[in-house]
Amino acid sequence: VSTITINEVAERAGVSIKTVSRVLNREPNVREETRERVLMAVEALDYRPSQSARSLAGSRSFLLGLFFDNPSPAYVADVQRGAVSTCRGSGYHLVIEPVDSADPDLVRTVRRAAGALRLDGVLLTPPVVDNPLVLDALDQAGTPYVRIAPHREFERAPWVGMDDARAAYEMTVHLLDLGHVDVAFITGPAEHGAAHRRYDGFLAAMRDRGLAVRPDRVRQGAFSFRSGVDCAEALLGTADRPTAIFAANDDMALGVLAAAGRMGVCVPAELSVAGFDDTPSASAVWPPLTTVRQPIFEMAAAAAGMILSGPDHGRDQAGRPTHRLLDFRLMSRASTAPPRK
Amino acid sequence: VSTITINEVAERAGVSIKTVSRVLNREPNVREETRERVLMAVEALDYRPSQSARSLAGSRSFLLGLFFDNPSPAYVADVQRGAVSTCRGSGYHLVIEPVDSADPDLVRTVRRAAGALRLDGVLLTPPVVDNPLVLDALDQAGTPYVRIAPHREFERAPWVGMDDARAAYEMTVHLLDLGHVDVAFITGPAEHGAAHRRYDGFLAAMRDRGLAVRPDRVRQGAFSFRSGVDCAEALLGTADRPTAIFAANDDMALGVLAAAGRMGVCVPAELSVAGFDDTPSASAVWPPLTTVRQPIFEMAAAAAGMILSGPDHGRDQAGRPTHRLLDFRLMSRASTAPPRK
DNA sequence: CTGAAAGCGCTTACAG
DNA sequence: CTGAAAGCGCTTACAG
Repeated sequence: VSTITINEVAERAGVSIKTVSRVLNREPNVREETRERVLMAVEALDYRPSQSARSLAGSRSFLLGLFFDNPSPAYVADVQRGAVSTCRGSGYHLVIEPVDSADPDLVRTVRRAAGALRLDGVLLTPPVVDNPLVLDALDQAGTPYVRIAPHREFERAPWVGMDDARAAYEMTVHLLDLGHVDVAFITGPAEHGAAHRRYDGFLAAMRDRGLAVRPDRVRQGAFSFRSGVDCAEALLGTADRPTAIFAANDDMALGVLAAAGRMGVCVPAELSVAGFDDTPSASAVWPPLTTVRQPIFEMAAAAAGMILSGPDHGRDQAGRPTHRLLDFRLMSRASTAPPRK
Repeated sequence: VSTITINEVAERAGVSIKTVSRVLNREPNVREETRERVLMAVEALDYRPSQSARSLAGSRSFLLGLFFDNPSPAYVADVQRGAVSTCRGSGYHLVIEPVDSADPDLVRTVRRAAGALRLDGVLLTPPVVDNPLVLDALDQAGTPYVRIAPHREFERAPWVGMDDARAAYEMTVHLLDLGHVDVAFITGPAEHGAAHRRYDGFLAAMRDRGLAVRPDRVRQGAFSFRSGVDCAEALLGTADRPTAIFAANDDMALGVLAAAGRMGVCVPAELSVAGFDDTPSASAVWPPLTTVRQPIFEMAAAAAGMILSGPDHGRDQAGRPTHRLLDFRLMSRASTAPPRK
């Protein structure tokens, strides 16, 4: 069963291969009747053009690359589904490149993929989205890229993101509306821009409601389950404890839940707990966690769309990168409730 | 910055492009001194061969496809990392194709990827690994594939898996060794072969220890958190309740944990709970879940290796598919303990 | 609206 | 051990 080429199709349709090419690429200036004849031949022969031939001749690979080193599989899965959903519409495919930010060969991996594969574009997710070495390598290779939820150098390239500060603000308001006054906050690692913005949102909401934030109510976490446990133990270890804890991500909030369980502090009757991210675990635990759902699928789909739509790859006519903010959603669940009187 | 081709490299090294090709493809019969000269030119020019040109001329794409519709992001992430780790060693890249088994266009998606991309091989994970339509499409396209943890038609194609029955057997023994006698089991959906094999392992261990399995101690679950909750409520709703529950996957075990928490049944003091899979949530909850870790990364790496190693793609000289069983690991954590006297 | 020619950057099959 | 030629299956640039 030798493979069908454009020549067979052209012959069967009684046209030149150039005309077949025109039809397949939806180029204008093909007589409708000719078009149909070609399409029938394509159908009859079950012809599928060779990507490598198209790539070589057209110097585009029909491949998008996704670089990621995000520790959350759920986050990555959503990004992938979002990116693929856009790719499918344009005959593109998604090549994944799991990387390790600590790997000294990171830049080489990026250059190999961008260079050898001739990727038509690259999607970047946190935290690798902020790695300057990677951005440099991509810039140097001339590979267009769109950043998903970047935290630094916002003017450097096109990106899609969400408003972390606003989401944290609304989550805080949610707790205050329940009647909480003494709310503790567990921050994320200093190098994560998102951690800062979430903390800012928390502070702004407290201030707007005229509530003071006690310094001992703010704890420095590391975005890990373990650090959530540690911070919670410090916060809950005395009789004078907060009635609510807002952790800057779900993993830490799950740690708070675990620590509370072990210390016999009942959630939500004695303590409300809120997280951020809406990981699968967030709804798998008891009580299910009130948290913020990021529009991850949508961000990835939009990012892929920016690359695929038009020759400007997410830049305006002047070549300046464009940006898009997408909506988050507050997931109110059983881990938050009014404080016990 | 026009792109560097094999011609530039050949010229700089003072050889023909064929010799450059030989060196890059590690073909024999190149004088050592020539080889070094070529390598130096490659280095100096920062040359990276065009995949599409190699593909077109050599009729291999250097692309492996991964088809999946597994609902567990953690599982998928491990599969991806495993497959990529093997790919990297051979200059291959991984194209992902998230699919939907219920999608009527499923076969078209498969054919498009296998046909247009000319994938050199495909990796399949549960449950799509058992979809006969997909297997048919791949067979018809002539694309070699390796199945990861298949549950049906074992002789149809090469596969990599683990011994579910044996793992469930050992988990049951773990519970019995702790002193449990009255152990309940929550099975998975009937169409999942793994669910059957795990149940068989449980039964075998009970039988080997001379313990009877009460019919009302076996509940039909659906591999979902929700079904775990429901089964647990039925099992724990009366005074006469089991001292241990072994769920056929983690999601259901997490449901058991949640139900127990809500019903005031203390784990592990009053109830031991065991799962299967070692999802991230398993170690994120309190108490952390005793479970079975599947060698997912290793299975995927081995599966990719079967495709990439040699021209036989996981088949022996006679063309018969080969199989590999990898080792699992029992993760003993705090959700299991001796029963209260 | 359609086509003949050239060429994308490699590998294959052959020669020597 | 090395190379000249042909060709992989398309698209580009140009003609008409």
